[in-house]
Amino acid sequence: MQQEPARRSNRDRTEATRADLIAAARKLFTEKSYAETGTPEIVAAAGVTRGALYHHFADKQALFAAVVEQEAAAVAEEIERASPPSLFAPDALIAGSDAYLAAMRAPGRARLLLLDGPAVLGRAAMDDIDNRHGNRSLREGLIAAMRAQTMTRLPVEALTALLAAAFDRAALAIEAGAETGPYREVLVALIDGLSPTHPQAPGPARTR
Amino acid sequence: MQQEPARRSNRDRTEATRADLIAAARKLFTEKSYAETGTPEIVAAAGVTRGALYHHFADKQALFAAVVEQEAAAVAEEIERASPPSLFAPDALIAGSDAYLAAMRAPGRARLLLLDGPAVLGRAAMDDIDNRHGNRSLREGLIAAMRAQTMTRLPVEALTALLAAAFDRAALAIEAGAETGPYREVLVALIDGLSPTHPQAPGPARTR
DNA sequence: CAGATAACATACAGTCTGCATGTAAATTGT
DNA sequence: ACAATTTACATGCAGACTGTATGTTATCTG
Repeated sequence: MQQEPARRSNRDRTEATRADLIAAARKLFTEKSYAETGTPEIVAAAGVTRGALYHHFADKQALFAAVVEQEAAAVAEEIERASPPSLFAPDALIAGSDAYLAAMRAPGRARLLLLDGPAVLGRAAMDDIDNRHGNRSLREGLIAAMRAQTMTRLPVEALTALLAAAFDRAALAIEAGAETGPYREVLVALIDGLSPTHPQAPGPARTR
Repeated sequence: MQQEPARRSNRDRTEATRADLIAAARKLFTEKSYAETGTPEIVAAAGVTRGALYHHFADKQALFAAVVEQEAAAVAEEIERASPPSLFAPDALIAGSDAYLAAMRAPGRARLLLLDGPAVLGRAAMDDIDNRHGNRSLREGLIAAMRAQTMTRLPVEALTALLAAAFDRAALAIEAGAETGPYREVLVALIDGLSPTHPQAPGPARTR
């Protein structure tokens, strides 16, 4: 009947506790919001004490950052799964955006990644996270399309950021109850509009 | 030598106190952030007590909402001032977006309106505010362009929201130190791309 | 197996928010 | 013009939360 204390290595303990904390925080941060979720509630859900939290994370923000990181990775993975490596460029972009909108329908995920994330961690930190995960495939898709002359040549960083922003807003609108159709239509139109079909403003880049 | 207590009407007192609170809050919310600004600090800067704050505003959020409302109105006014009522449609859009980017360079304004605002008040409330102020001229410009056949016919709400999102992200990037040029170029390209020059997918609207 | 270190738990200080209560000024009714 | 009422505040209080300091137990190292 001896309930062995299950001699676990320190690495295992840390890993398990961190995972528990992140999972509990993720659940609460997606159900409510960052501001409305207190650390007492998180540690209760994770089955530890606040001491453990502040041992593994510098502060509440750091735990939040870990959750955001994980969710961003999850979104990126869902996209890459749905959008096989190399469809032909324009189709890949459309497929990717559909996959993104689908991935963003996970309850609370849009608020976490698109509202609380930027506000709590700052846009710069979010850009960093996005560039390591989600935006990567978008930017590569855009570069591929530009190489294939399927798309007007434009500053890549700015184009990636602004298209991603449009995707994000669409995801928020859809989670808020809007129909997918119109937003998808506009997104497609914006992407299609970047085809170099018409000789719009062929001159050198304007200053200012 | 009688320092008259300056018999002021209640309406004047309320108006003055509310204005003081909003001004002090605006200053602090733009210098720091919503979360980092406490009500004790706000009322100290405004020269009143927390009692006055909670008499005039339901809570900290309500004060914040008043600040956001005022800033959104200021932005809208700067845009309408810079973009004379009716240039011809496409030019008006470009002029308007330039004015928007310029207005958004007021220190801290981008974070207030584009990061803290949505996170604290929610996207729905921010959409409401935007539709009453800034987005109005954008939407009207888009409708005008579509009427003049200068622009592909698209769902107006979605198009307005997604273009506004792109503008917002550009404003944030610029405030974060990015150069204006590339972002402006991409914005122009996105707008130009909506010209109905090429017969892209003339069929009936896709479902889903 | 002893000392050091890591993984927690517990206790505490400081701060904040929202409300309840108290007071002075203004408004209203007569 | 004066009493009653309402409005505009100020003060004080309760609860909650965050971050840290300190204490304890488990693991690792030599």
